[in-house]
Amino acid sequence: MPWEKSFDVDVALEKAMQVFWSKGFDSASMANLIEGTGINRGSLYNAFGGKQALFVKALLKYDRENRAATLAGLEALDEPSQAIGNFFDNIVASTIADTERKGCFLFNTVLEYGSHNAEVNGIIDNGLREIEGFFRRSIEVGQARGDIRQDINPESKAKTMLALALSIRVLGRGAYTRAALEAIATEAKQLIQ
Amino acid sequence: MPWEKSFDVDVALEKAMQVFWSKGFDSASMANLIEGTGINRGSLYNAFGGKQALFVKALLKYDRENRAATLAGLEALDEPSQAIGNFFDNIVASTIADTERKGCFLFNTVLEYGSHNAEVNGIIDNGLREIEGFFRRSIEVGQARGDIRQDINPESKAKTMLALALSIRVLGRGAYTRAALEAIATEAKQLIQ
DNA sequence: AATTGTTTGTACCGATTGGTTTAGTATAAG
DNA sequence: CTTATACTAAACCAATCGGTACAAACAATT
Repeated sequence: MPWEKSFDVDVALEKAMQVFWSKGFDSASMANLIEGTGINRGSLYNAFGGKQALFVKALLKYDRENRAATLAGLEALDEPSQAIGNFFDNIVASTIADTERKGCFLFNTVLEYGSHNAEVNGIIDNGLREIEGFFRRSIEVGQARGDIRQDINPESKAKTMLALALSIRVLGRGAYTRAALEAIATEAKQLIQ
Repeated sequence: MPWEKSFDVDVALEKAMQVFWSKGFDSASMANLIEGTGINRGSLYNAFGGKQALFVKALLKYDRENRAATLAGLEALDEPSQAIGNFFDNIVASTIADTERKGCFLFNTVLEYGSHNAEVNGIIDNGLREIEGFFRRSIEVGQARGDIRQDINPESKAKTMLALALSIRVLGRGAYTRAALEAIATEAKQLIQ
């Protein structure tokens, strides 16, 4: 009978994700993806299908391993307002550490919202909803404990926090300095004060 | 002697701007630009140079006629806090009215910050600085008049407002509903309360 | 009518795009 | 050894990319 697959599909997907992440869907060519993954052209098509299918798999992987994992870690914290504070500390730290200026794969893809298929839009919708939900739940729990003022609207505050998170990562790709990003993060944290 | 130019260069540039605006630099092909402007291939190269040069001229035109003109109108208002309020009312209204979901040409280009030349980056830097300056000056004037609280930091508040404006236009390209955008705009206005 | 320079349409350039196919090779199980 | 499978390398496909070249049509001045 045949042999087992000789290259690690998940490792290849990880590398493909990095290519899409740093270049975006359109600018990433199959040649880039072949070079980035290190596997053969035919093998890549055989294992993942075409460019679009590979992009979906890469975005799903990012959503699962970065977005979802990060939120799960933060939501496990006892203190809701600290979870929110950590979120913004993390996002600024990630942006500063991101010397390649790739930004956030999910947020980058929001900008391409119109140019993708329904499946990609669904991943984006779900990801944004989850981030917003994290903020909203954190605020609600904080309010229930009396740590956060009752007169703030969890829904709109959560949307505003998501908006600021998005901008931090977008502006952090070159337009804004570290100090400016930190100023925005500080303002974001003060939204629940 | 020869004749005068038979097509209006500025009209053609306006149309080219629309193409770049709705598709972005990479996705806009020369074929799109030729079709969009309605002028001949050779004439386009003769009048504007290559694709990159045309993009710079289009972005400059947008920055002058949209970004700068809008800010000048708002800054002429007597009431600073109303100017800020109008800014966010306008940006939400523009986003809702934008059925093609083109977003803001300037903000869209921020996302491509790394992939352009220094001239484009300069236009972006200047545009963002001007928007931020509008917010900062409005806050400072309001504070001088006693209409806005003294304990808020004009610098960081202005950066936060720019961040929210950017997100409204980005999320307005499909990911967020009108109600969500209005919620963010409301929160933005409340930053100076 | 001759001249001058702009327009247009089209052909063309080399390079690259996403994607397919083919030939050959390596590795396993029977 | 045969057979079945998965790999690699490369050729190959039609289409498109940004950009150039060129001849013909055109309009205004002399």
